[in-house]
Amino acid sequence: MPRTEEVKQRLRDEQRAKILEAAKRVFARKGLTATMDDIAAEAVVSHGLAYHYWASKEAIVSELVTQALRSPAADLHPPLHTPGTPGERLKSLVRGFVESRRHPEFYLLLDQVLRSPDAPEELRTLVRQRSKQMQEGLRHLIVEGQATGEVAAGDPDQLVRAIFACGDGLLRWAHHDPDDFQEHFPDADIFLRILAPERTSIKEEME
Amino acid sequence: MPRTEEVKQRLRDEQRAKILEAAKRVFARKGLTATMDDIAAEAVVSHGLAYHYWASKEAIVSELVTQALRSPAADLHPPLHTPGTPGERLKSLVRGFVESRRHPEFYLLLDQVLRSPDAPEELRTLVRQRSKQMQEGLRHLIVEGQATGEVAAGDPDQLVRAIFACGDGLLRWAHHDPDDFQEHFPDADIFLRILAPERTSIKEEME
Amino acid sequence: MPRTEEVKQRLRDEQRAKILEAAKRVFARKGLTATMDDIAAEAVVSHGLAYHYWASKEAIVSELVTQALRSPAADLHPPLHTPGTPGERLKSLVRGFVESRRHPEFYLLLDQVLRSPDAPEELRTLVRQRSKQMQEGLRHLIVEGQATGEVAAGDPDQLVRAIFACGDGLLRWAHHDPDDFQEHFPDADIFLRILAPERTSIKEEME
Amino acid sequence: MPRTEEVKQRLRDEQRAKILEAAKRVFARKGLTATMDDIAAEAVVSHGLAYHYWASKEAIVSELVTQALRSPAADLHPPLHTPGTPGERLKSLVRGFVESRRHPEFYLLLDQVLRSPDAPEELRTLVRQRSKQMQEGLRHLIVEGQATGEVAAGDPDQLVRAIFACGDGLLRWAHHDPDDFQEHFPDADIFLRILAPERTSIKEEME
DNA sequence: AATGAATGAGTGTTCATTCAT
DNA sequence: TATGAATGAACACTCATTCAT
Repeated sequence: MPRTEEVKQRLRDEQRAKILEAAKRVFARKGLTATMDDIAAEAVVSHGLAYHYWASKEAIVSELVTQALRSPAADLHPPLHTPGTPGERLKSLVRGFVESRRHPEFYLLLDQVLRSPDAPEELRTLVRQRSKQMQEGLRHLIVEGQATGEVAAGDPDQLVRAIFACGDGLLRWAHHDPDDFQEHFPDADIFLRILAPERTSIKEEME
Repeated sequence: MPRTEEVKQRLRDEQRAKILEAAKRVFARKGLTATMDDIAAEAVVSHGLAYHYWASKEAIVSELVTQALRSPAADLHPPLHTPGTPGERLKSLVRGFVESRRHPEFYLLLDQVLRSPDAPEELRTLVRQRSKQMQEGLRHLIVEGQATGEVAAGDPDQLVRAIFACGDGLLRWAHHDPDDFQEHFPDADIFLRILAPERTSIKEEME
Repeated sequence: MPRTEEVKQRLRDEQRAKILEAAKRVFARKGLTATMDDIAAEAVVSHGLAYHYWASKEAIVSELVTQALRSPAADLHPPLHTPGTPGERLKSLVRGFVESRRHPEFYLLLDQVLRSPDAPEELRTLVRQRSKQMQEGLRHLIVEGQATGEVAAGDPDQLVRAIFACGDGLLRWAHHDPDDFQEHFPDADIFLRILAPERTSIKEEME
Repeated sequence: MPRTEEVKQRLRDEQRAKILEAAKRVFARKGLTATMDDIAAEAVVSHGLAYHYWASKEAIVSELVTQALRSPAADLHPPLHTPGTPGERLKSLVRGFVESRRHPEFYLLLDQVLRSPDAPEELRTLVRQRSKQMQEGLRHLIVEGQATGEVAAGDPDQLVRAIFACGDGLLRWAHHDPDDFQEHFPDADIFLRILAPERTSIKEEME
């Protein structure tokens, strides 16, 4: 009866996942100070069960952070190592970001970890590093884009920060007021204007 | 010599202000869950003293929110009722915002009140209303700007949200990593490109 | 074997009862200002456990008051709706009271709730009403007794108050100095003399 | 200018007395857990001033207890060493007691000290001793009265306790509900029936 | 003499965590 | 596996007490 084992394992995994998803939602909603009881209530289990799967609340956060850092939204490869001009790759990066507004929970979690001075330093470092990496990836793309003329001239560091800040704000607002943002979420194009080079007039072009 | 009374009153006011400022910083750093001991430690007083000046932690938050809503950064009059074209007024509004990055604490406080499901509903309503007002003011300006051609065409609601989100993200980042953002804070111009109409070429203009 | 559930429930009820009894004793001894730690120590549990069973200290007081008002000592039916002459019923009422000296805790609790200006108004009202009811019941009995000549003539309100005050004092003393009062607790007869009509002499009777 | 000193001293004494009276009222109303601020508010002074006159809250309680033990209501001499039959002296003792209902604060204070396990042991002992003395004085009177036939036969200890309990209850009720008890306070006669010997009929007397 | 700013121990309550079942 | 009873550290708030003015 090796099936039994498999079934058990599957049930086990499902429970873990259920609690983890509940934790993700609750943290997004209430911040890292959400209680174990909040999580258990959201998952409709007893808080004791969470301790069956994880050693502590911090361990749950840690696993969620790890998941978040592995999720496609936090993945640098596509935009960086995809064929196409820098401008095209920036476009698809921003579009991906705009799309991730449908599941902002991971983003909010990383944000909370980064900004809670009381979060475990190890996790904060992890998130900080990833954030830095993404900034650098974006910066690289921008510099390339400036070379091809697809991106506005100017301090690339400022452009990176502008893009990041804008994305940050959008995801947070999208989570906080989903109805409002469902309707009026800015198109990726609006967003991309931050990077848009000035449309040179024919006259200027000719000079 | 009624000076004595005056001096006492001044000392009193200074202490109040000292604690209030400490609370502002601590809330910005740790969120509304910062403890009274956090605040007291930041102000280098005992927590008991805070209760000499305020009835509760909530009263401190409340006073800070009231201050924040009165602060120039949250004031709609200048941008809305100033002479100049809509585009010029938008520019000065955004510049004011960019400038307020030097004191992002108030902004963060309002943000936290708005996003903490446990914050007193009365305060949340207050902040929500103000936020709505600002969005509407900005929307008005944008619609006007679209009429004069100073602002890009498109759904004004999306533009409002893009601007707000961007500002939100920038202030939060500026607070979280002041050194980084001191150096590379995006110019207002970058920011304003979100609203920028496409520079029409002479040729198009002529058509 | 659904026994397990039953056993658990029983243990749970026992713990609740244990803490409740401890609270009753401690309140009787120290007043309503007795601390949660006092209660927990008396019950030999942690204070946290009390919060597992009740939402607050007030909830414990409230449950105790409810119990007290349901207890036989606070029940008016027997004396009021029992067969017998008013004098006989008064006698049994007073005897019941004298008997309740063995468990004066409930009485003391009600007394404390009634006299603590800080006790929850809802409870105070409840106790006050019951107190009034008992006075009225007793008054009724006294008036009846005066009609039959079993009770001394005079203002029935004064008699009621005299009886109540006497009972109040006796229970409080019995609780405070149990040894002393075990030995010398006044017989119901002594008590009842307050109501006793003067034994008319034969001579007077003849007149 | 020795007048100045005198005036100062008088003012000083008045302040002391004012605070002390305030404390007496507040303790009677709220119990020994009344705060220094309660007292100061009742006396319309700052709490700091109380510390100018006494070293601690306990010192105030202590002085009040001392006063109470010196007050005529707590004085045994008149009833014990006055001319008259025991019955007459008992009557005047009870009448004095009934009269003291107009100022029950002292009585309540002594009661509270006696019953608060946290009150300073020294004070409790003092009050306990006095209470014992009064019981013994009363007992003596009762035994004498039994000898003269002015007091009912029976265990004198029970009679003492009945009288004390009754007085205790009456003073407490008189303080708690002054309006009610102003009107319906039992006459001393009712009270004294506890001690009343059965009116023997002439016939019995003759036997 | 008088005030009230300032402190810190103590109280009601919450919550992460452990553990027996 | 799953529950929830049980614990104790931490937090908001109170209050006796000290002390500078």
